[in-house]
Amino acid sequence: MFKALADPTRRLLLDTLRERGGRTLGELEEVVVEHTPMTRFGVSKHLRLLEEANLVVTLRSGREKLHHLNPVPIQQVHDRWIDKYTERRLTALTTLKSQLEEKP
Amino acid sequence: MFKALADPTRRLLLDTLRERGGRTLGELEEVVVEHTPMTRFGVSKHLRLLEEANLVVTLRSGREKLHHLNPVPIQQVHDRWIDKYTERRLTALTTLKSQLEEKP
DNA sequence: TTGACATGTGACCAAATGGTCACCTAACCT
DNA sequence: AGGTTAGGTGACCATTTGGTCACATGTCAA
Repeated sequence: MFKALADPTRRLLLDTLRERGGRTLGELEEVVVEHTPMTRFGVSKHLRLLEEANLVVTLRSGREKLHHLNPVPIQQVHDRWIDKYTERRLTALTTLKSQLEEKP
Repeated sequence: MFKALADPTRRLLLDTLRERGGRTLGELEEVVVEHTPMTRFGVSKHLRLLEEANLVVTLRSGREKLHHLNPVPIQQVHDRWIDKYTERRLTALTTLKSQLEEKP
């Protein structure tokens, strides 16, 4: 799941699907090719990884395969390392760092 | 930044630093070695990646280097793909998928 | 049924990544 | 000064990953 997020092409696919879901492989290939040179097969492989990571949900309709973004795993990543008090602690740390290091 | 999250050892380091910050390389090495066989050098490399990804902030104190978790980039990942209406849309999609595919 | 269209699979190659080691610098403590 | 401790660097190797291609499957439409 984390590895699925680690590739720029896959993040582009997620961005595209966030904008509008229900796209076919062909449509997604067009979008990717605008940004980087890649064949249909490459896009297909990336989509399979995103599916396995449960970041993309698919729905077959005849010979077409419609892809949709699944935001739940990303929410889980967020919840793993963020709590509502963390941001305040970070601010305190930054201040401390400045105080301790700005004297050469 | 995304690649930094793609490795289990680095996620373990983030988890450890979330629990308590201000740890030295030596402390972190101990924690990692409990879970997986790795030398100090391996841990050091992973920490460097986390620093470059801005997921870990360091603070030198004498010959020690204290590591802290920086949650801001993770917050940004969350904000990139999640909006407050997305969750509801996902529920609708799941229902649709069931309706359309559960007839063989 | 015949052909065109949308997608999937397995083999294969080049490049990036994870990990270790030998060696090095710098700080603390008698 | 000398020894010990904390950490860093560059070379190197094994494995994984990104990408393509030849080929195969299944679906629509005439």
